[in-house]
Amino acid sequence: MSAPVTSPEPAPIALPKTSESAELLKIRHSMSHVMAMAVQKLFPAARVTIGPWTENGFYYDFDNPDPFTEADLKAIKKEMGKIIGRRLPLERIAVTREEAEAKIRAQNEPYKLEILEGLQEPITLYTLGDQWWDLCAGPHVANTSELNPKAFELESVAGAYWRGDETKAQLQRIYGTAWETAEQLAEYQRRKEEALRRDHRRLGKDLDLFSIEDEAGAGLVFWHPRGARMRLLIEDFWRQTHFADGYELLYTPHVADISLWKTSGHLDFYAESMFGPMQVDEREYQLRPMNCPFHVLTYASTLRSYRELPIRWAELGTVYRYERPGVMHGLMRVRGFTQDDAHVFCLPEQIGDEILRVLNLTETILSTFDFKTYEINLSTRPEKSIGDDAVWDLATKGLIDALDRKGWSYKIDEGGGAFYGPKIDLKIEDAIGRMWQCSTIQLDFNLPERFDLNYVAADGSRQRPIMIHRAIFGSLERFFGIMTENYAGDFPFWLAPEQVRLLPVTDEVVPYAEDLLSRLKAAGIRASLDRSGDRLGKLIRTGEQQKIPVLAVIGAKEAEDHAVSLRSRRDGDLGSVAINALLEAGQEANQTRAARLNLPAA
RNA sequence: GCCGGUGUAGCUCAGGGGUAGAGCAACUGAUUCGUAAUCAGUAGGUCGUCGGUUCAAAUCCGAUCACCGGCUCCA
Repeated sequence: MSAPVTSPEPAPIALPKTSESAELLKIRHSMSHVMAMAVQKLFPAARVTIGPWTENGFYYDFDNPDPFTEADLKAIKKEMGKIIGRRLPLERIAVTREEAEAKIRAQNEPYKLEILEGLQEPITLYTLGDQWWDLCAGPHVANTSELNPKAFELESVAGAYWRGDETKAQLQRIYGTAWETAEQLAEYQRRKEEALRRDHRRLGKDLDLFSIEDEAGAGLVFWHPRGARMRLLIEDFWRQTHFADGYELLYTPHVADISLWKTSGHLDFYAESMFGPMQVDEREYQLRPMNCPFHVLTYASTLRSYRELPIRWAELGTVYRYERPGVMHGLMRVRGFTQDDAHVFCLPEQIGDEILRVLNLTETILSTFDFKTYEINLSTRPEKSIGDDAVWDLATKGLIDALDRKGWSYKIDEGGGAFYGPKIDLKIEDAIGRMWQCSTIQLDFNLPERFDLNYVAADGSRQRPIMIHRAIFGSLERFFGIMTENYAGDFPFWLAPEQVRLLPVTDEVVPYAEDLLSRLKAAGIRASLDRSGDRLGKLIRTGEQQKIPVLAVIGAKEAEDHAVSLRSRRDGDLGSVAINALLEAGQEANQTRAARLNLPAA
């Protein structure tokens, strides 16, 4: 065995976020001023509004009679380069409200005037040379010579509303990115390309996992055989862990009489997210946007005793929600999706234990997909809410108690809960550092009340149960998209739709390969045989492009030895492996949900 | 829904009022080959959809649908 020849690892280029670097914050903030100055030079009619930094750059919103084009961006960038080259000083000046107002009026900047009205003294502005200034709290670099003209780029132009309010003026937002060095900029652009390479819409098409069909409508997902096989594996795993954790599973209808949604209250506050009702016979039916009322009805179908509690019911419940045109996005935002929904009905004193169970189950499930870093938010009682103080107090303490026992740190979003109960949200971090919210645990004091749920307590009285909603994946579609991007389509062995592909070197060995194929399938290993007749190099290339975890080369030698020559996508050449060893390793990997084959040492 | 952009073969894209183009993929044949592309041939499209202008529309105009980047919203 020879040691691989490696060139020395290049030092990784760190890309600090604005919130992590005071220097970058100043650079980006100043860059937005330079851009605004450039825009107003080239487009004198443009009115300025706000121009903050973002985590990787900056933007500035303008009110301009015409939208900016790509060509405009080029011209603006060029003008910015000139401004930077003039080494203009940026100076902070404290002014009185009256002075500021006079200056703004002189320049006819209505948005700035509106901003000024909301400001407390002291009011500051920043100059940029003697030609341009902006109402701004800073901080900024002292001189444009501190900005690197080779380390910024204007990225895109987009519509945005004044103050984020869609009833207000439509503005033109120009996004840019800025760094200390050209190398950082290049690295940032490389990472953007990496995100593009991982895009689940791209991978879903390339790997033939799913599609969204124009004819059927936006936001409706077609799972192709490969994607469906993966979804089934995910669902099987999910069911297994739920049964093991004391859940029972339900199946409930996708439509129901609209009165159900009147009782639940959804018609009052959720109607605009619902598909319209449909008339059937003499009744109106509603496609469901949520599963909860169905579980509630199931609970209410008979008289419950305190001895039955906690009741844990889960369902892979498909729901339909009306999303406005233009908001759909691959699998991440769709109109029909399946929630891994569960509801726990319990006694007040069981809250802490039940939440802890959910946290443990969440960790078990998410870590199986290699999501091991979480960010947790606890949201407490908002001002407008129902239920009495004692219940809220008990419930919130239950959530905190469970998080503490789990040993997870969390942030508290004071008053961020729903009107009907406090909640825990969990975000997962993917392989390229993006955070995604999937899991949520939500206490609900509202639905039990509305549906008059109760149980018979030890003393014979009727009591109201506590209801916990929870989802771990959130939506299977969305989770599938996130997971696909996390793995960049390079799925672990247990989850890959096609695990092993047999590559015959010549036609002579095809019968042997056929026999091996049926043995692999009988062992529950998802295998195929490439019958294209292409040369080995081409077969390997195709297999690698389709991201098949294990390629098994079969030539005369292998047929003779009852072996295969394995090539692992993750580990490279694994050499010759006996068929029995492959069968065993494949079965074991499937049982243990392993990322790779564990082969006996040769 | 709003702002901007884009819809041409399965995929990536070129063309731009007058007979629809390439590469890859597919299919067929030859080759029987050892770790990321063998060679040759064949087939494939009412140019997203509907309407208008024109002798003539894939091309110009309008509407509509979908997608892309954002805004708003959100699992």
